[in-house]
Amino acid sequence: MPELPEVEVVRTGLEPCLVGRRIESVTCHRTGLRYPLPDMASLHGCLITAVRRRSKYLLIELSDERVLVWHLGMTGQFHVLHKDVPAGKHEHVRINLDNDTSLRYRDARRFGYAGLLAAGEQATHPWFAALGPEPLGDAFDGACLSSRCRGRKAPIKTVIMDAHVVVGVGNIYAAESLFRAGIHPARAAGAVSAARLERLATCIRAVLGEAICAGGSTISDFVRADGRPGYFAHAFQVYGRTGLPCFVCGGAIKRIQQSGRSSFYCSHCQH
DNA sequence: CTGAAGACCTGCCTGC
DNA sequence: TGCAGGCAGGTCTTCA
Repeated sequence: MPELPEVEVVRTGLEPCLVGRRIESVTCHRTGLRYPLPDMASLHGCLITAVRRRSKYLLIELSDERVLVWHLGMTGQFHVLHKDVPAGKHEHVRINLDNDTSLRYRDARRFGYAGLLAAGEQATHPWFAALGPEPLGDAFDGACLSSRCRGRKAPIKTVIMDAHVVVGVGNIYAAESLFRAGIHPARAAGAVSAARLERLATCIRAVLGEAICAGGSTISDFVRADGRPGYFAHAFQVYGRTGLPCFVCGGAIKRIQQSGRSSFYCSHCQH
């Protein structure tokens, strides 16, 4: 289910387990996930030098300057386990390291995907070239959001979920951010005032930051690299709370469909 | 061009 | 108990 906070939590969990380790072998239990897997055998002998993140992509950097890029899709999980632990259900890839552990990739729905990029290729690769700013970085603020909402008739919720506008805001955190900012999810993005977009940008940053601190949100199957769950789901104000009372005004939380996805909001608190 | 909807794949929950 | 139907995190592609 990962949105940006979940991917960041996975990254911080993997970093100490992977950096400085050498890859001894790779086992793939299938040839592709959403797309065909890259040449995983070529990872043999590589040293892992860093584990970074851009948007919802995990970037595993290698000593030969290549980068193993991995997107978790909706149900992808990484675990670092002892090499003798047998493959679990839906384990598709296993990367054996030089300390008797192995990195396992599990993904029930197989919406995840991976790529192996050469040095310098990342900036121009289609997965990265058109991405908007990181929501927690310096480049994202109210002015940035305003400029990208100007003239747009699409609902504000679909605009903040558009990775060309800002990366990492998925269905859950879009709903939570809009609630906190008091903005109705169906309002046309171009019709939201600059002052309210400023507030929304602040709320997006706050919600994502708090979610990372809480270890992400565990909806159904998100777990961290060490198998522990995240705790941010306990802090949801609107997501998944259809019919339950709003914590602010007591009114019933509503659910609508937008672009085929569920949106949750309080009609009294959000306009 | 913009925005909406469909496709990808599996598991889980609900209701009959 | 069994089964059909609806629903789910993300992104890319297609269609109007």
